[in-house]
Amino acid sequence: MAITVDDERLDAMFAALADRTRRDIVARLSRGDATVTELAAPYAMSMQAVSQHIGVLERCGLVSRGRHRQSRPCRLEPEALEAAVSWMERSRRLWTERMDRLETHLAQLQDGERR
Amino acid sequence: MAITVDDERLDAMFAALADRTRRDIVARLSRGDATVTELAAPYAMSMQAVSQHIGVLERCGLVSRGRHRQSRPCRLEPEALEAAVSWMERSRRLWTERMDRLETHLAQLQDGERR
DNA sequence: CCGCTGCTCAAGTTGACGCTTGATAAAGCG
DNA sequence: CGCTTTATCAAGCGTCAACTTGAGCAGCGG
Repeated sequence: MAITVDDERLDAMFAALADRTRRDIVARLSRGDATVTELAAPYAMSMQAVSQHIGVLERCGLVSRGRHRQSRPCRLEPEALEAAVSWMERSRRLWTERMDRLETHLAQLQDGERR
Repeated sequence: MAITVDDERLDAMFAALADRTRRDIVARLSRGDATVTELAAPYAMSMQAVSQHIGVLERCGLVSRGRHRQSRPCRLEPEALEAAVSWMERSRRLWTERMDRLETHLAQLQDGERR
């Protein structure tokens, strides 16, 4: 089933975004590509740790790493966010549709009473 | 700083949605309110576990629990999704804006060459 | 009042995660 | 060729999250 695959993708995506260091990395990459050392600079943690964070983002498809001389430039892949966004909007849509149906139903009931 | 508060909220939100059981619960609640026992029925785990999952969803503002007789009806609070959705769309917007600037820049360069 | 249902609380286990340090690789530079 | 830079791999450690079981509590029904 495609549903299960999607589930795994969403698991990885949301889990990746559940860490503020990784969200910060994504935010900074949305401003432009950067190397691991550049990305690691602001944080009070080792470059290895940052590299691991980037690995998580890469595994869920949010970031891709290239090669240029000794450095590995990181680039954001924003289409990957679609999966997560569309999941959320589906839930929201279903809920509002349900509320709309409920409203029209109540309106009909009131109509019936009035007659 | 408001940024930090938002960060905590996003931490909780994304972490909550990183579990497929919880996403499933959200999806089912988007179709209509339900009690804990009803929500727990489809899963091969104890009701306590499901109650804990609902607790996670409640703590990040996605779900609210009321009281009716012995049961605790759960309701989705879809506005809470806004925080997460808008974070994602901000990243995506920044990235596409950057790409647009890059394109126009390249176009200008080509213009210069052509003359 | 007693027992049942619906649910939460508390404690314990197990596995995963975030980060560390140390070792390794690969590409420039003296 | 050694030395530095840039980055990954690997092992270990502490913490947290997802379950479990067992107990406790509030409403309802005999």
